[in-house]
Amino acid sequence: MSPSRRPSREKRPRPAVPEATVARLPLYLRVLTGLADDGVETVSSDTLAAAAGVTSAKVRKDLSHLGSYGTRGVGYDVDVLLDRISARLGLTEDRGVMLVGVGNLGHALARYGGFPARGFRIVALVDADPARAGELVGGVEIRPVVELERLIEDYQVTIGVICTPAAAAQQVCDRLVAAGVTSILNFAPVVLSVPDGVDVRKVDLAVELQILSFHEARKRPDRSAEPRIRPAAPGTLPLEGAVGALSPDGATGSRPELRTLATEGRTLGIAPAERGDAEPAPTTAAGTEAVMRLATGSEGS
Amino acid sequence: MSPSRRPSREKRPRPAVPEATVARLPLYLRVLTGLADDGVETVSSDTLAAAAGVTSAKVRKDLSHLGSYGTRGVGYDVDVLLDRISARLGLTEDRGVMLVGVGNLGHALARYGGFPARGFRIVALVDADPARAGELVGGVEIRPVVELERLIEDYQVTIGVICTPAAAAQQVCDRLVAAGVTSILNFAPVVLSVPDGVDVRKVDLAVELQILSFHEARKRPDRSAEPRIRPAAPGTLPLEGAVGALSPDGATGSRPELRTLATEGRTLGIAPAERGDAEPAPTTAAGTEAVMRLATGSEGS
DNA sequence: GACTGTGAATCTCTTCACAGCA
DNA sequence: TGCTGTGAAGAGATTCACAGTC
Repeated sequence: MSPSRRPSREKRPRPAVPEATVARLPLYLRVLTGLADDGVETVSSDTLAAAAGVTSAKVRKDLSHLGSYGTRGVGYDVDVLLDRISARLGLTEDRGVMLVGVGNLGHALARYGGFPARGFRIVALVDADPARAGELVGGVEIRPVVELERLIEDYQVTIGVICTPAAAAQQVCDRLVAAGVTSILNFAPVVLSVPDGVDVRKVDLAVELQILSFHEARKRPDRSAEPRIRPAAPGTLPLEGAVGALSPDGATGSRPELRTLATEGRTLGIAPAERGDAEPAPTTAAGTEAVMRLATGSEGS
Repeated sequence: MSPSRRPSREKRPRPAVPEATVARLPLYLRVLTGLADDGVETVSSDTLAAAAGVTSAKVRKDLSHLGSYGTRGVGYDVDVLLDRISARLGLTEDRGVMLVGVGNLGHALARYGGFPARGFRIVALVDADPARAGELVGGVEIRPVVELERLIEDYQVTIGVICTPAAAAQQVCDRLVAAGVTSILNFAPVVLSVPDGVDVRKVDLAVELQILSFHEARKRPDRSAEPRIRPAAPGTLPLEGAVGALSPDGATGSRPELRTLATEGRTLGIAPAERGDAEPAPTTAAGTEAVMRLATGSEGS
């Protein structure tokens, strides 16, 4: 078969919304929902742009991909846009989501109350630890992993969220896919391999922090090199080098004129979580070798 | 100094690593760490690419931005790359991170044991609910929000993670910035406005799901409209095209030939999660109202 | 006058393909 | 021969700027 990946087949029946636009639609949707709640009936691309933190040109171009739903000289009808965007995102029929791995993070996600309102419902929770079966989290009962296939079938799940330790992720992914899931949100620190037709999005908090760190490094060349001006410190800061008094000028960072709506870094990311209690140092801590060591969970299936 | 932001102004002192590359460096870092652990000493761009789920051309171009650390005909020295990438990401000096809003998500993040290994340490936890002060999470004590400024000063925090409800996010952000934080990871569903020089990255799980939903919608036009053809077949996949049931062997799902390494949706990711005990419920659960409400933190001041 | 929709210019990222070196 | 490093081509995404419509 044609090995083409995402862009589906080999034809392009629809105008095809650019990926970059797709990534912003949820943002507009959120803003529009807020506006609708406030009773606002129309918005201009400028207003919407400001609220979403993007440029108005982007908003207009993005929306034009959905069709011409605006009125020149006036703006866009909030309800119409909400409708069109929701439709395009496929949120009209709420999709069932299965979450695998109810650890720290999985637990937090399962309890996140914002999903239903955003069009999703976690209909099934699965965990490898049989002892947890029966436990209720966010109103949904945790089921043993053996029931994974049956649950997907029963609830017609098409989206799976993997919150398992890295070691179990690929295996879980395989089962999800084999059972019919075609979209996966992966929180495990591994690159999942999936057959064509299956979409995977990855979220990694540590990566987000590292990207921020990169920019930090540019802003403050190297604090550890400078002499630390730290007198006696209260807390138990286990910090080693660090410290380089930054200009405490800071002042009140509330000056609209001075700020720019934070341009979305790139996309998402979200969270990780690790075992239960005091997480001991990573196993092979021995090595004095620097920086990394993926503290991927433990546990297999 | 010139307040130029990211794309710098009119000068370009450094070769400047492209943003897209910066976003992938953490990914390479993770793979390399794994290789180093396995005792591997050199990698070719092909191998690294496969493990990271990107193309080899990308790997080469990305790495070339860090300098020429490879050897033609041989490959790259794993340790050298680890060193160079860590340095470029500013991970050599571990940065203190403050997390604000210890609700569901914040709790999960605070307990995530993978950060230290990735170069970060949560040195301070702050929550608006004074009743929680003193509580230990992941080995760090929760402090009342009034101490935010002092803690940032004491621990020389430069990166802040916001896990508060949407309503409190901007306020918290302002305080973080005023106190000297220059990088923020925002989990609240709002667009934060910050002054120039401050970087913000946003993470929104619902958005990730919505993006997946968009692709789902393309794959399966509209289930609710069609009559469900659900017989009762076990391994039946309701998929239209694609996905030839992979061996449900579940074994070590590793069949490169049949799969494609999941192309990163956009950013990267990581994040495992493991068990943990029951978490306290977020305080303000009340509102049934619409769309947002980051169920994370517990109330904003 | 206000604001959308969109071609064209620009910029960024990716992919190609190959010269050059071990 | 094997693999890096990179110029050049190609693909996307963003920005510009303005014609078109209410």
